[in-house]
Amino acid sequence: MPKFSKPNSCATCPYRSKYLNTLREKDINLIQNSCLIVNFKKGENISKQGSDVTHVLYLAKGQVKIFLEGKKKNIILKLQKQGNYIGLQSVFTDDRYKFSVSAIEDSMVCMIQKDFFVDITKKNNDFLFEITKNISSCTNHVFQKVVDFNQKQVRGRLAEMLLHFSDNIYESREFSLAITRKELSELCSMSMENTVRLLSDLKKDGIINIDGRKITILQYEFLQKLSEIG
Amino acid sequence: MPKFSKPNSCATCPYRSKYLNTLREKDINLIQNSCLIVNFKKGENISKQGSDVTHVLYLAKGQVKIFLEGKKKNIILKLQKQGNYIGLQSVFTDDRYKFSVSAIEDSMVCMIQKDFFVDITKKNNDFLFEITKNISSCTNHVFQKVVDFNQKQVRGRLAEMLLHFSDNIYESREFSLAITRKELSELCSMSMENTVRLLSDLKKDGIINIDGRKITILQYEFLQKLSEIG
DNA sequence: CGCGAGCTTGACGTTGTTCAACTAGAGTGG
DNA sequence: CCACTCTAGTTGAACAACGTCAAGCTCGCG
Repeated sequence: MPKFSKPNSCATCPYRSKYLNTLREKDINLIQNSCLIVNFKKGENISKQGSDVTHVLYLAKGQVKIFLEGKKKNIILKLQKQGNYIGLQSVFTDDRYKFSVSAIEDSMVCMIQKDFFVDITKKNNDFLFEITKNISSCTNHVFQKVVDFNQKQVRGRLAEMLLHFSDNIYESREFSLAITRKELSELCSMSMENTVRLLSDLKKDGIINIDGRKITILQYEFLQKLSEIG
Repeated sequence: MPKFSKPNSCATCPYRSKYLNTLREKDINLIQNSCLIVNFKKGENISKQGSDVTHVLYLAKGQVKIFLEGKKKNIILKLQKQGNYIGLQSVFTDDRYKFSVSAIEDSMVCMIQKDFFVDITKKNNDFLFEITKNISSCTNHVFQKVVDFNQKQVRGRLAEMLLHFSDNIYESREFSLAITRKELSELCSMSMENTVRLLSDLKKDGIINIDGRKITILQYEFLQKLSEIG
């Protein structure tokens, strides 16, 4: 698979965003023409905090992490599954990304020229409305993150993340993490050593089972309690 | 001043949002008709986390705090100055507020019926575009909050907040806080005792001066350094 | 004058990070 | 095929940061 390519047909693409349903063929074609498909290998950087926002990113296939780079450590804000735009709020504000994105699985990303995209939102209110809802729910998500990071202790944050994997990301009580322990710790905003230690404890107590990166949740309700208490 | 009233004329109101410039008189009148002006005394609750989002809030006059209520402690996400909509992202997502708002000065709030407001955004692309930019920049702001809370230690967070007061809120190196020490600590996400202690230290070292709630920044550059280091 | 809210300071305990040492597995080159 | 190295993961111990508790202070107000 070549790294760069032009899309054949956004109109019939199985990975296309559902937001395109609000657009006429003419505008879908505009997007198609201003779009470049880029394939990223697991681990590769897709967008870098501080760089210019010249394109809108749409994750057609794969999985990525959206993270904030700090001096000492990074914070992973969320893992993004395929079928979603990434960091749309950057399109409507500054010209610099406030975050970095990289692939945690092999991923296919559509890069749409920002100016074309913005033009289309200006001409299609329904499209813009969907975008706005998307950004809004992202905002709410980050609000929640702020609460969790500040109110809950490490134990509760880790428990919550495990539940999140089970409920939202992998949709199963047994799953194989695409991320390292270090990345897991950045998701929960704690030290890597602490993550390992807490996972070990949970295993010892029979709450979960661990086999490398494969995790099985044995006592779901107990994790819920841990997550609530903090 | 009565607590509730109907607006006389949004079209000529000196406190009106600049976003109204994108609307025709007809739609401004629609907003006016679906709007109720409510006056809040300092300390009063304007909106409560978890309650239904039935209205859009516009802070015409005064100053409010937007905060998240946790079990143990609250976190103040930001202080909002007059001339801004509050928590617009709630209008486009869930039916429940994800945050609380209360007045830290006597405030005048326009409460616009949500459904009318949404209708108007659906018919006026320019208006929605401004709203989207607003929500986007709010998202970016909270991203930054997440970084600061997690990367910086208490010292750096407090220093940053003092600079924020000086640069953005009061626009002077000498200002009189409208908030208590406890609220300041909730803004920086630390214990009240720690806030007091650190302020005292800064005073001892001649970085700032304190007289009750009046704070004077003496060594601006030093605070910048503190804020950067974390 | 006395009460209460907001503020201040010191002593102490908890949480979580850092440092350091060690293990297991995967990839590499002789 | 075996040593070598590199990365990811694991565990223990020491330490720092910060929160909590307790006590006392100050000022405004009834």
